[in-house]
Amino acid sequence: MATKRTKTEKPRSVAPSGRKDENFFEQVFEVVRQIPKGRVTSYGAIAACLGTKGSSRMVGWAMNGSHRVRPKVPAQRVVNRNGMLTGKFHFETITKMEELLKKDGVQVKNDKVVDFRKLFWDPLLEL
DNA sequence: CGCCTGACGAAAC
DNA sequence: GGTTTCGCCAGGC
Repeated sequence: MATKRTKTEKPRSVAPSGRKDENFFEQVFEVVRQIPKGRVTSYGAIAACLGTKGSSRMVGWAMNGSHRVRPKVPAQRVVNRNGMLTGKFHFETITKMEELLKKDGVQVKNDKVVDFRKLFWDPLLEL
């Protein structure tokens, strides 16, 4: 494990090969994939974990490409600060998100996660 | 280079 | 608690 990922280091340009550095998106997916089953987190938490605290919107935006990324990214586990399933409209079906969450063991009521605070998984705290 | 958009967040009403 | 407004930053055009 020579690759020690420390949140302190955060070089923007890391693709001198001329390749398009999707570092931002990639990091978002990486964190989301590490979300344990039955847990949820917020966009702002991920953004803060990446160091771009103010770019909470960019996190959700990155999720837009999560559908085409493999392995599949459990975007359903990522909700807003209020625990609301704001991204459900971007899924295949608006019900797919809560279905996946329920399958993970997360109760969803009225488009929002039940006991979101209790199920909240903070990447900054866990990683 | 400038303007608009956006799966957010916090504050105000 | 729900709705509206502003601020945030990166990407698309």
